[in-house]
Amino acid sequence: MVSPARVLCIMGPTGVGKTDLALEIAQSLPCQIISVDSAMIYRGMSIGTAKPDAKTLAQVPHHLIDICDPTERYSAVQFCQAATNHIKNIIASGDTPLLVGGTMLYFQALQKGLSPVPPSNAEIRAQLSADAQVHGWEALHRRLSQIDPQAGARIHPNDPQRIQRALEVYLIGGKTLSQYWESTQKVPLAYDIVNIVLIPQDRAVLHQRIEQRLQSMFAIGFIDEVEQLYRQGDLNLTCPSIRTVGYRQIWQYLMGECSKQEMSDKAMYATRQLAKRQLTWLRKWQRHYADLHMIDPFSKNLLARTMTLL
RNA sequence: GGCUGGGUGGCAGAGUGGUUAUGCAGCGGCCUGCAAAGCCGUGGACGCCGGUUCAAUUCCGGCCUCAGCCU
Repeated sequence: MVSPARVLCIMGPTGVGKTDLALEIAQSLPCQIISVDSAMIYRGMSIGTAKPDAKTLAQVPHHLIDICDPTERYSAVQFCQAATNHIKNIIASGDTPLLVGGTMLYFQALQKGLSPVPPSNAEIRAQLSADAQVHGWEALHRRLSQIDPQAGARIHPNDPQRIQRALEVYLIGGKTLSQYWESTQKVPLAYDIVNIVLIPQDRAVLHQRIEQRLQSMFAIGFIDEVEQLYRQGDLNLTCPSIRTVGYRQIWQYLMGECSKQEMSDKAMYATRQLAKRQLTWLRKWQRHYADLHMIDPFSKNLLARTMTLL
């Protein structure tokens, strides 16, 4: 009797030690790590993303790290395709896939599926942004409400990102986003999945760790790392890579928009807020699916408690 | 010791004799091809004591306290 192929996932807010736990698991279980992280995909962004160091990367096979240039854009669908491929290959090789990260949209898209909707189109987006410049996003939202009342009701008039996406989909295929959602089905991932979630009992402890980690990032050259990207000349604050927590604030500091202290504070706030959003997402996930094993990352015997779940 | 200016929510910072800004942080939530993104919502205050007043955070007096100046 062969047990069905299993996929292990470690999720949790930033700064709880997901990477460390994954590496410990990898010591006693033959596995390969797939990063589920929208920032670690970028080359040249290592300190601020708390990427595992070169030695670690060499020790345990890692995937989906350093796969993009910071000028590039990436998407949840690209992630799903790549991750699915890696999972298949890892299982075929006899190892266990260990997905580790904090990008909840990626986890959700991978495990629960996405509706097949036309991909993004740079030209149409540019056109919509130009329209918004002239008429304002409220006007585009009104337009959306006319062609797709459901989406119009669901999407807030102040949410340009989603207004743009909904209109884009319609302009590409002539079908509204709501129609796509209704007429298609999401396909969940076809493996046994074990979701281990690191959620701290005490948020104050997490905040402390976040602050400490940020300070040590500064100490080992975070600002220099961003300055290199800054000097490249082909990046700016509209790039997803540069909008990332920490990078964005340092970028603004380099542009002279704030003092070093202000930058540091803002970076810390942004990190806390990221952690909060991740926790919100996890709570909701658990309400809906109840398929998460929650563990306090700061408890004793973390590894032992985790191993009992595997 | 004297003079002057202040003491407002975790912080910054307006203002008013009655209906008590705002920003940041915090907290809760949303999330279907940018997601470490984008967006929504939200409690909480007027240094202390007394007086005037129908009513005081706002006016008056005293006290405490902080900053600056003077002797």
